[in-house]
Amino acid sequence: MKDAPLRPTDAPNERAGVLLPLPLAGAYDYKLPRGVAVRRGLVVSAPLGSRQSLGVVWGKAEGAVGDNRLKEAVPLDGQPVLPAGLCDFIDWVAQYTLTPPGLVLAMALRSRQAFDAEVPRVGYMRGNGAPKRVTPPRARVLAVAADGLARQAAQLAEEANASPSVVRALIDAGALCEVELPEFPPFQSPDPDFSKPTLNTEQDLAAHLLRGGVAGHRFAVSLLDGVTGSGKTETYFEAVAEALRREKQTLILLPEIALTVQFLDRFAERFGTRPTEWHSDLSQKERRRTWRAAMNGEARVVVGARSALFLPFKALGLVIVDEEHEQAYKQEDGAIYHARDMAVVRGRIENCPVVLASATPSLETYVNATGGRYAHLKLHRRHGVAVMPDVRLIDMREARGEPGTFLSPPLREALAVTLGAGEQAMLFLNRRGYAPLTLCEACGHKMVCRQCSAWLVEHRYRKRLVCHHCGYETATPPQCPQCGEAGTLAACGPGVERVAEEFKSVFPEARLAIASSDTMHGPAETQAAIRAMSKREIDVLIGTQIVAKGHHFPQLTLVGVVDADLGGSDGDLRARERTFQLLHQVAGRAGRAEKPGLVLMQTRNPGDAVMKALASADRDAFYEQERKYREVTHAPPFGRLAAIILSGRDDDTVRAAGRALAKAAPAARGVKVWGPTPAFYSLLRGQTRERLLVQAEKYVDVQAYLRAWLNAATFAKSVRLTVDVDPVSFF
DNA sequence: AGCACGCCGACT
DNA sequence: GTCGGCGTGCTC
Repeated sequence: MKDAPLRPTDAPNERAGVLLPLPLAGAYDYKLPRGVAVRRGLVVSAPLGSRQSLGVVWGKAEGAVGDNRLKEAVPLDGQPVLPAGLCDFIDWVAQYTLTPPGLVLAMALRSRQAFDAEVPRVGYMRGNGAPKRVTPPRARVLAVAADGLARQAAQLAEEANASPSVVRALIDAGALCEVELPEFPPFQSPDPDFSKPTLNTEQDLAAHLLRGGVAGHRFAVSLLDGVTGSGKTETYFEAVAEALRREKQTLILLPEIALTVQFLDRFAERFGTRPTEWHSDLSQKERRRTWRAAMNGEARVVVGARSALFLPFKALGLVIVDEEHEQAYKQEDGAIYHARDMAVVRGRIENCPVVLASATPSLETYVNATGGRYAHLKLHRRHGVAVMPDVRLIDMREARGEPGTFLSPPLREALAVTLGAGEQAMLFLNRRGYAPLTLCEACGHKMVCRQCSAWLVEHRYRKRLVCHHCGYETATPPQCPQCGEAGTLAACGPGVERVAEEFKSVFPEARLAIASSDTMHGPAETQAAIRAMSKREIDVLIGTQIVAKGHHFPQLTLVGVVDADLGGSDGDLRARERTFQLLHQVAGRAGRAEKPGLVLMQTRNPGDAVMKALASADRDAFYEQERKYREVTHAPPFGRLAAIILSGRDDDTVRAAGRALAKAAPAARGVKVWGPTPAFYSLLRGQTRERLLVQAEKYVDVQAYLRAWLNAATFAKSVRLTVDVDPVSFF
């Protein structure tokens, strides 16, 4: 016997805790309509103040609010429900990063109108009617429409170089008629067997293990550890193929910069169609479509930047984090999280394998892989005949040229030889602009940003001083603003522009391009420079880190690193690791084809472990040394860190808040609190910043400690507090 | 995040 | 005298 369907009056209103996509401490209580049961993930429209907000039923009501104040939250049409895995993931991220759960939910609901009804796209084509008068603009519109194709009104106006009102008038006159434009074509399903690659034995073994992991559908993490050019992508594509065969979805995370057409095309060559993309510059429509396709399973493989982690996958079966060591995975504003670490968490929650790929893994991942927590899949062999380049150090304490020059005699000599042989060279310096510091030789005044405490970087081509932190810029003044002397401002240190100038003075006949984010306006120009280099239209490429990765230049045989020590001495825990990774990557540009490559690194510390490891091509020597160092200092991953940043407009208030917070820090075993100290850039965008650092032993529950502490502490509410668990940057 | 309420400057 | 600037606070 079956119960009669509930009549509305039979059921009581259930009370639910509803999470709103706002930075609130927790869920708000609402009543649900009669007959609607509390179901975690149910998407509702909830009245909030004077408006309606999207919300998600998170659990039972907390009961802190009286019945009389309870409003009713109504499920959206079709009663959409967020996948359980996503809800659990949101909770996990919120608790780990000490971010309000609503803020994390907001990241998952990035496509604000994800649930709005599809607005049909209407277009117009030539109709039967005729306008009373045919003015010249009207004639142009009709001429465009003469081909019988349907276009949107705005597009029609644009193509005919007429105003939208002209189009409007023609529609009213019946000269154009409305038709419904087809929706987006459905997402193509990638074909796992479209074009199978030939793998070498190493790749084949790794692919076999990864496929097995996908087939087993169990959480496990693998490090796919292969030198540049060893075919990591092809190898993990085999795991993607397996997920496709098993009707599971795959998420491939890439650093934003690596999300290129080349990658999508490479995917298409293997699978017959491009994957579904997710990144910051999708249109609203594309966002909504992709978000829904993730939720209904139509999007089989999503390739995206870190925010793709928060998509509502219906049946996630594989997560891949390519270039897992990239710092770009760390989200630094809003909710602060590390996408690589959270990818591992998502995999655990979804109970699916996670693959981390890199040629220079993060130390954390290296330790996990060599310690047996992660499977360690190594690819040693470079494609074809290419061998690793010969890396040599130039000791700048001995080999310096004249003052004010930055290319040492040995580097100049090598450049001359390379260019003489008709081969290409690259000069690398991770510093934009002409000079990082402008100093008055008369009074010692340094040109600094008024909003930040950073030096203003001279950009000589544009005749401007620029703050690389807040974007402030000003014309380079003719005299010192401090002492008023004219002609005393001197450029100190090199930027790429200055190196290019010096290079030109030595090799006036060489063809040269500068590649930095200032000289390249967008990816198109960068591509153009890269193409010019590939086609040998230029002899030397001088660039910042945008030239460091991913490009194959067969004729490039010499790489000069202008300042290998850059960024090595700022007290940052990860500075050595980053320097190593970057320089290793730069070195990998040389000698990618038959011709062997030479890499010359100018350094003042040739005895440093980073330099020695690079010169001896012994990568693991560096990692082992770094592991020991971290181990004895109880630094991550052998200990835990969390940073607290206080910021505000008034520096006295911020400093007072810092002292109050430090005083309120509870004593606990295995926990040390450092600070407050002014943050590295103590002034950023006009805000004073103070930092405290929590250093804890591995066994400490840092989140619990922080929660207890921050709940107890009181300070001025005009001061903003940000917690950065597992900080990677120390600015 | 919105949207209110609330106290100080230039204008119909 | 008001209109309006955005600082602070609240939303079940």
